[in-house]
Amino acid sequence: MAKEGAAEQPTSSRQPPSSTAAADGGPLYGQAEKDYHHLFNFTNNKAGMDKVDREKANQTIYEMSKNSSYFKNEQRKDDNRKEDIDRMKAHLEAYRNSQPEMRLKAEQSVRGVLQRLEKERESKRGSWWCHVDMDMFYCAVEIRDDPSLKDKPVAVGGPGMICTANYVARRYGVRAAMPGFIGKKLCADQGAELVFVGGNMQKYQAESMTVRRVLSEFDPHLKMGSLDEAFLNLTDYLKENDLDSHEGRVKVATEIREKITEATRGLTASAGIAPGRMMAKIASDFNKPNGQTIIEERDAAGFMDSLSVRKIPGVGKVGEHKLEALNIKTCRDILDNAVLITQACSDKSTQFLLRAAMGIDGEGRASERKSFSCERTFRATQDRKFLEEKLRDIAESLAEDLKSHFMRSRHITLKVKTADFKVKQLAMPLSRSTDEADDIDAGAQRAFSKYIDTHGDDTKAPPAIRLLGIKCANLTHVFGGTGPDGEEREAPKGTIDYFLQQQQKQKGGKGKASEVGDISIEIEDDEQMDQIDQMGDNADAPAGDDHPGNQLLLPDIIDLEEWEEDVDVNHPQPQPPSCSSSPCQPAPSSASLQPSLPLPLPQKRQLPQSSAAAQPKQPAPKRGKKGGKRNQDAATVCVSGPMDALLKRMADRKAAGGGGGGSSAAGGGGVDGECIELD
DNA sequence: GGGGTCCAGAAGA
DNA sequence: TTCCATCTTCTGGACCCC
Ligand SMILES: Cc1cn([C@H]2C[C@H](O)[C@@H](COP(=O)(O)OP(=O)(O)OP(=O)(O)O)O2)c(=O)[nH]c1=O
Ligand SMILES: [Mg+2]
Repeated sequence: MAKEGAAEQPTSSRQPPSSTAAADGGPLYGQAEKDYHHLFNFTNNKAGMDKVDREKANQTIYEMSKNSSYFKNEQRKDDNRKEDIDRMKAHLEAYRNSQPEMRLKAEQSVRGVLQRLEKERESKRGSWWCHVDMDMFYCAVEIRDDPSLKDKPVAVGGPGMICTANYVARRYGVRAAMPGFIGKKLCADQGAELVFVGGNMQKYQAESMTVRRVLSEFDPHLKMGSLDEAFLNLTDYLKENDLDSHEGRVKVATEIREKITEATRGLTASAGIAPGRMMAKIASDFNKPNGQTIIEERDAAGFMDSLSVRKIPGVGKVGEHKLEALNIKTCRDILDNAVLITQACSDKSTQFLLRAAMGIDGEGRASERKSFSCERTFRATQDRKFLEEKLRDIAESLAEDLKSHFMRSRHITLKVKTADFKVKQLAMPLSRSTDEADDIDAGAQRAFSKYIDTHGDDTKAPPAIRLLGIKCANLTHVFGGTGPDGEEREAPKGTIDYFLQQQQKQKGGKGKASEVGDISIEIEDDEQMDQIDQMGDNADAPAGDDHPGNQLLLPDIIDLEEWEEDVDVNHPQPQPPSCSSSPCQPAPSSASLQPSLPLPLPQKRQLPQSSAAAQPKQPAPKRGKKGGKRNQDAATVCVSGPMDALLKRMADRKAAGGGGGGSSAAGGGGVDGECIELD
């Protein structure tokens, strides 16, 4: 056990400085927890669970789960994780037995890192953040609109899945992401009847806008983290209004919450104010529901110290257990065992954990949306026809979604979940950007064929499938129209986007699209101009493009014809030539209901249906970026946010080279398959 | 040693 | 009787082609 002299702790009152009642918040792990409980996602103590008889609820959940395919799959995954942890432990043991000089060096290095972080924290003093989070959001809206539900246990969702539940239901152990039939049983066992309410995203979106409007008064640049939460930088507001004191902060938090409740006709919110985004977020959860917590600078370190690592946004169920295997349970433990972490985790994970444990914020999230996806669950089936039709439906829905956001995609990914709950993804780059259902469908079908080919053969039938999904990435904005919020789309000067947009305005041609994202290359010489000029012209063969062997060749577009066909009342096209003055109104997407605040990419979400719908005949952790930042989607990885590196790293340190790992079909674009030219 | 893509998996609302 | 969502982002490692 490496006991490191972490950065000296500023004398800390270990007491969380809340302004209302204090929750016990202790992890209460250990004791006789059966060793399957950790498989459930809802055993942690979140808001509203304090009084639940956890043992009993777990027992019920287990009884209802143990024989399901779902549970078996969870066990399989858990077994894999256990192996990873074993390997990690073995590796750490090796470190402990390594040369003393080596360990000394590691320890010194860590001391340096911690000191640097301490300095960074000092340098960031004086800025104040507030995190606001609506209480049981979807449910609160439903209950407000039907007061008869008020004292009953209510869940938004259905027998298949619960999105969220009110606090009455939570007392029985009902939680978000819990299947409805289990929630029902949990209540029934205690003589209560859980009421399901099917959600209504439009309503939640509208309420979200209302909340946003209220909050923008305190920080016009606020960032919405989702429909029901927001981050505000209160530094200026506090200074300007002479409220830069503890009392001032209490007052502001109170005012914010009151105004929200008033504007939403009764919805309540919880708020946290702290000298950092992450701490503010943790604080807002501290006195939920309808409560608030203020963390003063002098209390920050002490507050973090006592926190369970699980409270760090980005450390989830798996991360918690990995750390637990290192005997690290609290943020203080992270700092005290920084050397262990350094040894076991990737640089990125280490950095993330150390910073988080000290209450230092990481980088924010990417602001541009990177993908659109749609997926559907149904009764597992092998019926190819049915599956293909399903895929078609999904493609259509996605195309509509893209169009309404004036986006096009050049890369799609098919997602397949089999009856045993195993998930598989297949990438399919396209030869050009598209927002047409036919194109998306073609790509998805192609990928699906590949899936069938590789997962079933002459001897063996392909497995039954319970979910199909498509993700559209590598997005491109179509300029020249208006966005869903009614704003005209205009690219920033000096970017390719801007260049293309101007060009389009001049030519009056069909709206070209350019890469979305942070690509902003200065246009300086003719050569570049030429290159750019070609970018939009997908006329040329994609030969030089991505992976010639695994790319779907889409039929080329003939501008004029397409233009005429596309002009359709229901789907006003964004790219009318020279429509720079924005004559076209956006499709009446659910997004444009409220005023003009540029809303943060409201996602069109399908709420869980009553269990298996159709029949055969559906994690801020601010990671730092290392050298090369990743562009577009590129999907993700590794088990567990920051943490898993631990295991992974150990894993192959040992079993180096081997084809081990998960992917049976190796990575790199090499997948073969002839391109099909559609027409 | 770069770049790049592909994929599994974690996380959070 | 059965019965476990949907959408989004991010990380890391495997593989590829230089
Ligand atoms: C956690 C979670 C939330 N949601 C939706 C429903 C929630 O109302 C909404 C906000 O999520 P949360 O803020 O996590 O939960 P909540 O607002 O319902 O309850 P509270 O904050 O009081 O603990 O996001 C899901 O659809 N699936 C999920 O797994
Ligand atoms: Mg909430």
